[in-house]
Amino acid sequence: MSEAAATPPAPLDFIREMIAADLAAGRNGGQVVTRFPPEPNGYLHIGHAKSICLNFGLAQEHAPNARCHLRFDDTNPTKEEVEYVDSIMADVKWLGFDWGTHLFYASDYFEKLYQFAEQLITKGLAYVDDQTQEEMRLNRGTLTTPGKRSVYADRSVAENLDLFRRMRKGEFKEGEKVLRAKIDMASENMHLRDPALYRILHAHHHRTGNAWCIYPMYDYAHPLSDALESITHSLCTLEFEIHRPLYEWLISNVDGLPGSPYQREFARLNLTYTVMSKRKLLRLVKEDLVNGWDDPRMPTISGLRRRGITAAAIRSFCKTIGLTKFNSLTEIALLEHAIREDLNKISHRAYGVLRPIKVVLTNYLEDQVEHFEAANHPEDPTAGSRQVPLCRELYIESDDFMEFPSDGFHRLKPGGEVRLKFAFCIICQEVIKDDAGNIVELRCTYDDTTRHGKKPEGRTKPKGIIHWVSARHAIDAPVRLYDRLFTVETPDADAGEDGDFTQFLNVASLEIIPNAKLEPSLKDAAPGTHWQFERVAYFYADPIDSKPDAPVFNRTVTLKDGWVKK
RNA sequence: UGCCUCAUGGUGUAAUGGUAACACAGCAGAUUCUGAAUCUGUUAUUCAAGGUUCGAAUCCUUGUGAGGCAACCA
Repeated sequence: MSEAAATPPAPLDFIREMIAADLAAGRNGGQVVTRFPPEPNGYLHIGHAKSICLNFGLAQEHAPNARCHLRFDDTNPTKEEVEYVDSIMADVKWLGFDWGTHLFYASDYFEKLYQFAEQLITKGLAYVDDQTQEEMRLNRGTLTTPGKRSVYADRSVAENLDLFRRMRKGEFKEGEKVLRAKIDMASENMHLRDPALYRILHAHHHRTGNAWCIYPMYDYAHPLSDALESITHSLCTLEFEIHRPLYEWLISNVDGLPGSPYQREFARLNLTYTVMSKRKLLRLVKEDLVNGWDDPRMPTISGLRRRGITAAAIRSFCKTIGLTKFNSLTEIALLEHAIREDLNKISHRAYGVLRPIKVVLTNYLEDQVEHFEAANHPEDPTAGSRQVPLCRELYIESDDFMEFPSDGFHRLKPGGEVRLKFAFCIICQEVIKDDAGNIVELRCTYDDTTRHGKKPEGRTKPKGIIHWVSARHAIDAPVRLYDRLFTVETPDADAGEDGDFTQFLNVASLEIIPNAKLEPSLKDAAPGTHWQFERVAYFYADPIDSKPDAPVFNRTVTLKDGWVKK
């Protein structure tokens, strides 16, 4: 029996169900065409990853009769920059998706969009309005009262055409005139109260330069761009739900469109202990509250990547969270699970001691050095092994020793015994302190009969197994310990309307250990490689700050810690 | 104050009128040269009230709660 027959098909989310129904009904000639349409005004974050996995995922699932376009929604030149275009393309690729030849820009359609606007004017469905922004706002009415149509709404087609052409020519100042759709000033949907289609912006555009001084609004450009690309399913987040009637109005009132897409909305991703809006992320960067867009604490794709989170983990996470219209708040633990699951498979193990205590093996020869074989991966023999040196003086993790152990602590304690993993067992004979009472050294004896996992003769085998690093051979390396950026689950909500979310910034979100003691093999850790420091956490050799023979490590995520102090 | 959308364990989702299930988190145990991983077990769920029906998480009504909407932003 084939595997496909044995496993029940994964349940479809409401979007995939809709698409399946379209396909079953023979719509769109059996094609599925989606698009990921970011505005290049910031860096992509994990919320975008959800949309990317959906749109590009759909294209993969329905291959070969499907594709996903990458389209830059660059209709507001005052906010957009090439830097963002470049980073977005890099991030989508890194996530493992490929738009092939289907790279587009809304700005590529400016001429066509302009012609469609003239068409709407000719049909009497659009007019040039001279009202000020303030007048327009006043005449729009409120949520409970209808609006009043502009006194300019009755201009003739010829006059509108003339005015619109002169808008394009640059005869007017910004704000002087605007092109509006003529729909319904009394609509319960504010977006249908004669929405603006074009505004005057004497601004330089990152792609069209100074060719244009009128720019289409999102609500106008988006549906028509979708149609021009023969998009079949235009998927966006819930806040655009209210825009849908306008989307449909444009699609049905403009003639000569090659496609007739429809829009559906899903809930955006919210994650605990972070913020997701571009505006807030921009603020963190601009005010130097983090170290740039790719700060490993940021929820940006570039930040996650630099933290050491893999594309596979992000894709798996996006699969787990599903797709609904429910405005949810996902626990960061779900992401961490996906990260650990992937990193556990791919990371080689090594020893790193973050907060060292010196251990002296009093019965070990002063000059002696020996090497112990250590497996690179406990569940993957093909990962091979390495030789880890050991000498009389070692470092162990300060957490692994307790002078006055609490119940259930089975690491090293005075008079107690632990195993040095892959080496032998040691017993703590003496605790040396300085004048201030700080522990400076542990004097231990080792048991030569306990090599290679053998249990001590005539005794029960110690429960504690700890990692260690030879003092003489250890390398020093900077290690950055990252933690959640905020101290509360919902910094935006807790700050409230007028509050400042930055008050909840976690001051301990970054701790730098300048000189962690690492096993010597880690000296060769290539930038951009993933490691598990056994019993500590997953780390990533920073691809930017690491130098040859001088790696710098970022903590990606800690290991789960099943030991609860009693 | 009007309209639109949504509501299933602590969290995220499934069940498409017919036994409320899965993952994460939690807890307990087994196992372990990582207190990890793995394996086993386990706690805990249909917003409320009515109605339709042999039967409702699902359909209807009302209520409650949450989110969205009045840029020449996207």
